[in-house]
Amino acid sequence: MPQLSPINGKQSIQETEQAIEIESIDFFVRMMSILGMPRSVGEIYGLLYFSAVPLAMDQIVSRLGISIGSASQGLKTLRSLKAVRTSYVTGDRRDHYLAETEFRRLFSNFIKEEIMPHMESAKERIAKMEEALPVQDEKSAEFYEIRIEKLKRLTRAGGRLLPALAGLLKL
Amino acid sequence: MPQLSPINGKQSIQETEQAIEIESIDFFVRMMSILGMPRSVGEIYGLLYFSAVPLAMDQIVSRLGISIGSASQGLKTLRSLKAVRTSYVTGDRRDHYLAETEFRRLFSNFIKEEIMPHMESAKERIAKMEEALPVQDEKSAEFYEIRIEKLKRLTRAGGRLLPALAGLLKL
DNA sequence: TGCTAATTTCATTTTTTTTTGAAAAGTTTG
DNA sequence: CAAACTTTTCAAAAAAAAATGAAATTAGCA
Repeated sequence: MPQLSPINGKQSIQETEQAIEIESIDFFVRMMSILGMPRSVGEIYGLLYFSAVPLAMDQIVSRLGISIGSASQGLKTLRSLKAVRTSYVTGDRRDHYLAETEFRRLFSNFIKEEIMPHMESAKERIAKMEEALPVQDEKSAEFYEIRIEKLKRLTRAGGRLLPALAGLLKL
Repeated sequence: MPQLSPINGKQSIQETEQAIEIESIDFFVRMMSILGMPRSVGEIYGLLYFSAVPLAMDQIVSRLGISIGSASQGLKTLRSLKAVRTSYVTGDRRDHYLAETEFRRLFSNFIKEEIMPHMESAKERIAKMEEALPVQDEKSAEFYEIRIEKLKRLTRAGGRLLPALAGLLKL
């Protein structure tokens, strides 16, 4: 559970802002973890998603109670996914971060950066399997051929389908 | 790297069978790990994928050099994904396992079992966020509304798209 | 039914991943 | 250009995930 810095009295605007932040952080921590991203990455994105103003790294650090190192690494990851971008704040030399909220683009980026490289190397490894194919009696050769063919179809279909996916995501 | 039991002489049928097994295990270990599955699950599926005959658990254990416990848990996972099925071998009381090789069905199962539950709980959490929405000045209310709306669209689109995905996978 | 082999379960150990914290590197500005 | 601030890097610690191994359970057979 995320733990944000405490605030004074009763039902205040700050409190409800805090409440939605907590929900958002929780939400994105889970979402990101489905995609295999560490907790801190989800926390940072969750915080930024409902922030009306861009936040500097040390603000993120103190709101989330994570280390500077985690924040730096998490932001690096988010930048590489183009899930956050920096925005200038005049009179402040720190970088300020803003969540990118167009999920279609984020999704498309994720597929291109994180999934497609695996598809490529999969193709190479299937080629290696073919080289290693046992040459023996006809019937057993056929068995192996069929299995290999299925793998080839899978990677072919994946290679076409995955990049097209973002286009289907009518948000 | 998977390590299979060694076999005698030079370039033999057993050797090439072993070679393709190693490639297959390696391949599926990586594929499965993209899907967040533990190594052992990939190893087992990889071994079964190129096995012409159904294998009993202790055969899997000795070929892969993993523990009985791992094999049991891995097979449980694979069964729940319907990625393997048991087949009867007469005169042998052990369960024998066969890889399910229709990737379209496997994929569809994976989405239904592993992804959709998250989508459902995401919807619930978004509802909770709406309750927690800060009620304040118009402009800031609009900001929050827009962010919430984007999340709703995302889960709606995901809920429709993901189950339809397997259908698009023309293998 | 009782015996034995096969499988599952689960506390413990091992491995892997993530976070931390502090030092190094890089930036800005007076 | 140097002092102060910001960010990155990375070895070590902490946390999380997976594998092990042995006890418990289940199922097949005589």
